[in-house]
Amino acid sequence: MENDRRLRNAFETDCKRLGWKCTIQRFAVYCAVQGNTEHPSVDMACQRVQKMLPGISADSVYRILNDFSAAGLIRRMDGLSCVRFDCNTEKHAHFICAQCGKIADFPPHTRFALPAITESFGNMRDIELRLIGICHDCAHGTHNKSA
Amino acid sequence: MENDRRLRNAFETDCKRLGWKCTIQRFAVYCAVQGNTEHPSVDMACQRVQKMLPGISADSVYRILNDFSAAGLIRRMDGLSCVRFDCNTEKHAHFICAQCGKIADFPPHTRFALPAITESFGNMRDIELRLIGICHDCAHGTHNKSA
DNA sequence: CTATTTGCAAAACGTTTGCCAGCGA
DNA sequence: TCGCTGGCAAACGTTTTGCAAATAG
Repeated sequence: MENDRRLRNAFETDCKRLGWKCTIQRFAVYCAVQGNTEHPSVDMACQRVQKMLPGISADSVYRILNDFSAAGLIRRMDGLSCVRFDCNTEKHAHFICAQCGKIADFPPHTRFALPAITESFGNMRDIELRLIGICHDCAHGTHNKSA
Repeated sequence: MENDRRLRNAFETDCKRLGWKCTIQRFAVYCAVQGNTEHPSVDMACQRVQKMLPGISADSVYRILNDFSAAGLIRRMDGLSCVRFDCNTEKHAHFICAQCGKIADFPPHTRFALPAITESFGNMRDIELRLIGICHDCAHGTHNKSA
């Protein structure tokens, strides 16, 4: 297809720019993430990729996805990779530092004016809002202690 | 101290209400989370608890923290326990379903009116906003497929 | 032909579970 | 005394790493 050729060209351009070899494995992952809106886990991505390239190993998908994100082609969503406990059971929003992992509370009754489109996704009443940013300590390099 | 006695009483009341035995391990964890605002990981909690009760095992802290959260004394913050990749590198907010894990995108330039206090925590310019809720599919039990 | 990259296997990491001894009521 | 609980160890799932063989340029 016309579209396949365009994708292949884009892929080769990206590889050249990044000093990478154009392997079929990389291309398969490249195809799998193009226009993909499901925010795949490695597992999800594997399933897609293996439809195109049945022999590819999950390890390679891992590695390639991480390479892609390091190169800025896609974005890793980390930010809460281990379980944390909130000792305050009252509903409140959180500020989470993407760098040091510090979690700070918004006062319980802070009002957030969420856009109307929020309702189209689901119900926010029960759960929480997380603002992922960079805390002042990380921004200024003035860390006493990473918490 | 006066304060210790109050805490001990609160602990015993909670245990009685929940049908739990009052063990020193539970009490140590109970003390460690009271008024704790650091949103501890199990590791952080362990360090605090082991200052009070050096012999306690990490497994017990795990178990007790999970029991506490099941009982509503504290709150577990999960919601993104494995790595996910976002194939759209443009900055945008996410709606994440706390039940099925589905992640949906807000349109890239959606405006969020964040309260002024946000600035006191850090810089939100580079990073993202996550709204953790329950998606319509989960709310109505009309799931085609968990994504 | 060479350096990169893959696939395999095993390590690492955080979390959970099964089991028996020991403690609280 | 009885049964709940804690500690140990091993299982578990996900992610990362080391290495030899395969492959792109």
